[in-house]
Amino acid sequence: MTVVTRFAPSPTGFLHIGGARTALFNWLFSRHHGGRFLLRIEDTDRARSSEAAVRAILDGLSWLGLEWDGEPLSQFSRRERHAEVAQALLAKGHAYRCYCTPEELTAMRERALAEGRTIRYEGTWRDRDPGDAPKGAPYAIRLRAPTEGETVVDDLIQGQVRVGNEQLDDMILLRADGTPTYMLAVVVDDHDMGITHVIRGDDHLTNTFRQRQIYDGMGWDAPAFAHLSLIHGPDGAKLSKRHGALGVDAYRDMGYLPEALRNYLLRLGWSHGDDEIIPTEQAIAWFGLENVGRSPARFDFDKLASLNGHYMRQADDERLATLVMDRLPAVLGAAPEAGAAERIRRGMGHLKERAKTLIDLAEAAAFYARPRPLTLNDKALKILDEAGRRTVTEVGGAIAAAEWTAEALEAAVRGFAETRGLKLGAVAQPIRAAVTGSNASPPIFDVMAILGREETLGRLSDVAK
RNA sequence: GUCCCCAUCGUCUAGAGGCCUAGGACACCACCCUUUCAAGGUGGCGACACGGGUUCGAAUCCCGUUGGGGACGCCA
Repeated sequence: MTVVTRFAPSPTGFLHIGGARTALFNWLFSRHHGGRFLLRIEDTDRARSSEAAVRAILDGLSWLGLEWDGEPLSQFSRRERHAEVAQALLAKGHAYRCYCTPEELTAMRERALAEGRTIRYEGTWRDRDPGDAPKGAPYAIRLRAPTEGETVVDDLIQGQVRVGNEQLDDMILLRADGTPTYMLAVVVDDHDMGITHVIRGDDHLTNTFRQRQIYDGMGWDAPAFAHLSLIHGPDGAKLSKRHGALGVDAYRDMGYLPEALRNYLLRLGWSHGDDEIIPTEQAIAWFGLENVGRSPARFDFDKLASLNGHYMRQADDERLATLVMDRLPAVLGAAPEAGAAERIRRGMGHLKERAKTLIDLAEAAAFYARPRPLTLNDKALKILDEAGRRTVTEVGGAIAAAEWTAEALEAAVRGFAETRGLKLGAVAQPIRAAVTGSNASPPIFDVMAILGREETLGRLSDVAK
């Protein structure tokens, strides 16, 4: 049997991090089994769905590298099929017409609440003669759920979960306006799409019991279910939009690489012994539902950053240079100097060693793109005191005629320091401050080599005494 | 309120009854390396929520308590 999974977001906003993990696990599972990974947009709620949100979700998935098979399916486009199934259920006697008005239902809920009873549909029309209904009155179709016994779900992650049927009321399948509810639509679509494994958030676990009853009513085999525990915020609270849940685009903007986010998300709830660095190819080879944990996890930016640092060090210099150039105008507040792209490309090997995000990287690279004279930060200013400036002046003269390579420059500066009885650091730091405007930078001789003779000497003379 | 799920260092986790004096990673601290900052290396700090069982033996199994989360819509 070919494995078919799906990711089924509702287009009411961006692709948030929890959804991204759900999508990742579905994708990984299908790829591991050589199966298919489908996309379905749950847009039956027309009022809350938007094209822009669909776009944002698709973009988010693409950026994350989770390519889906085939075209995304619009759930709304299948509304007639959903209605057809509701009618079939009606014909089989597994559903019935309910003429209650929304007002009556609200009243019913409030009464239950006031009396401290469980909020459930009381089954007003379950066994009532439809002939009692006012002529031409609108009606919804409800599932005639079993009232005795229990409904059992064998969840691949949560294990066997069961609930007494008396807990479940008769849910609406088809609204009075003829549109399907989510409960009906998911079941019909998952069935028709041939989904073999439904991997989704834990918040759907209790829904599964009711969906199970629809499968049973239609005599369909239900897919296997696997419910992922939710991701919480750093404070342990639910990661909701109100609590600052972010779309994957926000993570991109914060300078994280998609492969780092994939690795991070993978380890949130899934493990393979003590392994931490798990590139995607390896993840596909290893992934399985047996190793998914059951407890909820909190989101930890520090760990993401650490992983991101790792993947940046592995990343191709050319690619990183391009990403940095994209961000540079914002960092500089101006267009980069001519030649900046080339310098940054050449300096990337050392730059990427010392950054955790692309934001760090762009900031660290900025000195390659700034115009003279450089603005010095506080630490650089402190290094370039009276003595520091004198050192810079003298060393400028000492290296002016040197061969312009990192090795030759280092030899020249070391020689200079030795003749003055200075430690290398006492010379290198003032140079660094003058050349980069900062107290911290990639190895200074490499920086000088990349900057070139003219620019380097110019920057030195800008602060010279 | 009712039902469902969860519970190992601050965080992510390993752990399938003896291999556990509970391992790894992130973060933090110290040291080493070093032209700075990183990276890297070494070491340190740090957890089985609580209470009962079961068992020769429990982080692992059972029950309860507590705590956290989720679901109870003509939303998805």
